[in-house]
Amino acid sequence: MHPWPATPEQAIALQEELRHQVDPTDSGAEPPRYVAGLDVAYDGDRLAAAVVVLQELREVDRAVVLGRTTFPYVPGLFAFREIPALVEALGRLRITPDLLVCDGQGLAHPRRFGLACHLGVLTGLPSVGVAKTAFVGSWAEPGPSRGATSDLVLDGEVVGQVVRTQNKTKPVFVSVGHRIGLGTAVERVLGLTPRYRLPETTRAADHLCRQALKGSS
DNA sequence: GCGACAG
DNA sequence: ATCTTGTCGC
Repeated sequence: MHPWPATPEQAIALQEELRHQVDPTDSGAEPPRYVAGLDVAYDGDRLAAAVVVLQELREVDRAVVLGRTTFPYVPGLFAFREIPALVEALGRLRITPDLLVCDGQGLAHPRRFGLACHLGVLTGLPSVGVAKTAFVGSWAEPGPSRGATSDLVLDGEVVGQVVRTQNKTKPVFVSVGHRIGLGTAVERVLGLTPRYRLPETTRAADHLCRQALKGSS
C-alpha cells in the first residue's frame, strides 16, 4: 500500500492524499451491534494499544498490543503515533466492529484528517472521533444539560459538534471519522455515555491499555 | 512575528 | 500522554 512516513513532511503528504477518501455520510451508519473503543497508553517509549468491543455496552471482545513509539507527538500528526499499534490490535479481534470510537479528532483537524478519519479509511469501517479537548475551530459553550450541543466551526465550515454528555460536566468534541454523518455520530456518542462524560468504549479501552502497560513493566 | 497546539 | 492528594459535590 503506502510506505509508512518517516518524517513529518511525508506524514502530511499522506494525509493530503488520503483525506479525499473520507466518506462523511451515513453510508455505514446502520445501528451498530459491535462498537469498539480504542486507546493507547505510554511509558517513555513503550506503549500499549487496546481495543475493546462492546455489544449493548457489554464487553464481547478485546485485544491489546505492546510496542514502542515510532513517531513523536506532533499536533496534527497524532495518528502516526498510534495507528500502527491500533491497527495491529484491531487485527487480533475475533469480532469485526461495526463502529470505531476513537480517542481524538476526525474531521476537526487542520487538514480534515484526524485519527478517526485515518483509522476509518485504513480499515474501511465506520468511525467517529471523540476528543476531550478542542484542537481546531471555534465554538460556543453548549447548554448545561446532557444532550446539549453547539457547532465546532473551522473556516466557516461545521467540522464537529461540542457535546455535553452529562449535566454540568465539560463537553466532548465529536467529529466524523468515516462512513457516518455528524448527526448520527453525536447520536451514537450519547448512546455510549449513559453515566459518564466519556463513552463506555473509550473508558474500557483506557483501562485495558493502562493495566496492560503496568503489568508488562 | 507571537501564541496555540488531539494524546 | 504523564507527573499527582485531597477534596468538593452529586
